[in-house]
Amino acid sequence: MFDDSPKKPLPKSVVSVVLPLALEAAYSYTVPLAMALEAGDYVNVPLGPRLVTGVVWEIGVAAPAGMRLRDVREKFDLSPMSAIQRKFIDWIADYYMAPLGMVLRGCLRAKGIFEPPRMKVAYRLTDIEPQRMTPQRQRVIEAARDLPVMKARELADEAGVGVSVVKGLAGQGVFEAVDLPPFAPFAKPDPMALLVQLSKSQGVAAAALRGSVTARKFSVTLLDGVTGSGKTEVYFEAMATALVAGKQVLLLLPEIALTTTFINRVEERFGAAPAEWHSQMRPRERERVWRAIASGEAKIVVGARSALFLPWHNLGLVVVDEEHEPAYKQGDGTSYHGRDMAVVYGSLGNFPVILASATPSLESLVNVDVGKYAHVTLKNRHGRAELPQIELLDMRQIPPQSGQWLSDPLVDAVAETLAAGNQALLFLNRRGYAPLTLCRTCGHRLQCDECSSWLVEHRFKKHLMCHHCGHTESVPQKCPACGDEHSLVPCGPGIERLAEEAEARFEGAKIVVLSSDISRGESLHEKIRDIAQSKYDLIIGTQLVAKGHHFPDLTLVGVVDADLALETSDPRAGERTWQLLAQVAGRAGRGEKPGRALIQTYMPDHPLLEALEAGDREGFLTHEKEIRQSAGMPPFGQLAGIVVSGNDQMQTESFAMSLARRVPRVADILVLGPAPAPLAQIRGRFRFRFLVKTTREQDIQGFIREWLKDVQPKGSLRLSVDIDPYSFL
DNA sequence: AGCACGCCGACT
DNA sequence: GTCGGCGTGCTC
Repeated sequence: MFDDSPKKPLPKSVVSVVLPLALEAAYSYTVPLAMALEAGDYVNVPLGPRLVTGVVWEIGVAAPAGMRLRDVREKFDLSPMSAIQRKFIDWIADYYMAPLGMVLRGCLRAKGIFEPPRMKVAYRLTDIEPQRMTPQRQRVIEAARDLPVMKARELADEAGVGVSVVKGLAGQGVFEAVDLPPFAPFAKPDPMALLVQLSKSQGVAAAALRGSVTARKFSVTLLDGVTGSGKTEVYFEAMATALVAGKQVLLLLPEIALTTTFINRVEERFGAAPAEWHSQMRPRERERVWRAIASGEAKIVVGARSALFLPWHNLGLVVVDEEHEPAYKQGDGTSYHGRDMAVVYGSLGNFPVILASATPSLESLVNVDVGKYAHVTLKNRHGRAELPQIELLDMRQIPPQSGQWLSDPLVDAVAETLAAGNQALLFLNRRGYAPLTLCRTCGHRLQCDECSSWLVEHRFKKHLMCHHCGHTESVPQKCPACGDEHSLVPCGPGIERLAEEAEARFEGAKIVVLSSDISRGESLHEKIRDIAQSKYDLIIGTQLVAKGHHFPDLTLVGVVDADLALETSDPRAGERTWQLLAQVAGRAGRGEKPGRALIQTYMPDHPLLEALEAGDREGFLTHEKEIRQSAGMPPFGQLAGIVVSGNDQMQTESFAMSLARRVPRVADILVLGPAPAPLAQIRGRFRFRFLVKTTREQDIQGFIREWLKDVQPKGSLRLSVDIDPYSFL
């Protein structure tokens, strides 16, 4: 052996760096001698031909054998990612079996955070006189005397001149440039800004929640209050307590459609607009919020589940509103459950978590039963409001005419309600005009080419749409199968078709249709505000209307088809139906006037519907818990879904079969499948699914890792694992 | 995620 | 004969 280098190089220290890419593990890099790094530092490192920004995960690691390591290139002047956040990311990657890098990626979703913030330049008047005075210059100088420091553009507009006048004066030294912070600061919330008169039961609940905050340690409290009981005011008190203690607070919501409403409520209560966080924000605003959270300037965030991944440094309370909502689990990237991850974060960060709902999830109620979660209840509606009276309408006795969906008693009730000057709501959880279009001549059904699902006609938008891949096409004039003209007929109701029926039946009524695809963002918020101000008489909507809105003049809710959600094979279908119906019924009678809910069903003897009519929540829950427990379903057992997909059906199926042959035999762990996934084809890819079912005690991830450890999907084949699946798709 | 490398269709 | 389609694989 010989050493051909002039002198022996000093051994450099090695760090592991996680990159926001689909990589399972951290990569190792050497640290230049002049660079000091600690875990959590944001760094640029070379990766192949380019530089990538990542996070130092561990320092002083052993260099991997037989590999030439490259140097860390640059360290960013940002406060390092907290140890809690790194533990949180590790936890999620491990639990959900997701690449560490992809979880980190969710934490860096703000463009521009790694560039130095661009200061905005503003101009301030000095003592220097301009060499020559002009009328324009005079106006600018006079305007500047009365105004605070402003940007050139604003100053010029104010004086009614061009920007060049301001710039010219600045060149002569009449104005001096000053740096303004690049982002508008977040106003500090005042815990005492609005003192709310709480009812006696609200006061008791608020005291319990405040206690969980002052304890300054991890706890989970389920705030379980009937619809309209004023839960929001109660958890606002806990938020106020956390703010007094100097902590940051996160309010999680399941839907971005709700954020605007809650931002307004938070602003009213705390006298300052909170930060907002969700996927549809503009890049500039994302950067502003990310930086303000990292610096600790922003104290309250109202946002979607991805707000858990903001660079919190002093998070002291997370409130998960509508904690039962399955939307908390819908996965764009990694499929994680926002509510469950809030609880994990609370335990890692040792702070309290509040889960709020009028219809808590069975998971949370069982955690109350076993003593893991505290339980705070609000049994009565706020003020004089009473819970709505619920009645089932037996559609077998009173079938509507063909092509119509509203029974006579429901029509009469709506008519009476409108005549009395009150509002009514018709709920149908189906977007579009009709869920299926069928050829009368040959029986052909219009189906998505890429997915195994029907094309849904959207008459307002004049097209057919696949609700799984978003594909749209125009409505054909003739049947694509037999070529017959005018033979295509819509089958079944969607809310657009229901609106058509309502327009014919309730002449002159002001009708509004609410669904996620008709109205996005602002226009939806405006519609909801207009409903609250009684600018509409009749509201027709999908599940969107079931969520947290307060419509004081709404006294009647009609559920057009209660049986829809019960017909799926999802083990949570019963729970989901209960929650949806209880929530939508709960929109009625929230003001001074009493409300009622009429529920159309062909199964009035179904135990769930009977319990709903009787207001027997405990009875339903006991029944539902028994079903789940005897079937070993969550929360009494664990599930994981494993989907194999590929472009070629045969190849995908034989890959799935090869996986089936290597399932390890472990007591108490059952692997079902492979079966064609409930949606056997999505976007042209064929899908087969396994379901892993086991007890709470088993290590389901360990089992799956062992099973799939040597499996390398080739070609277009993909393997995806979904821990605690919700939608069984 | 990028970016290079690779193997099959319509062109100067 | 090539240009380029994107499918596949690698990056400390």
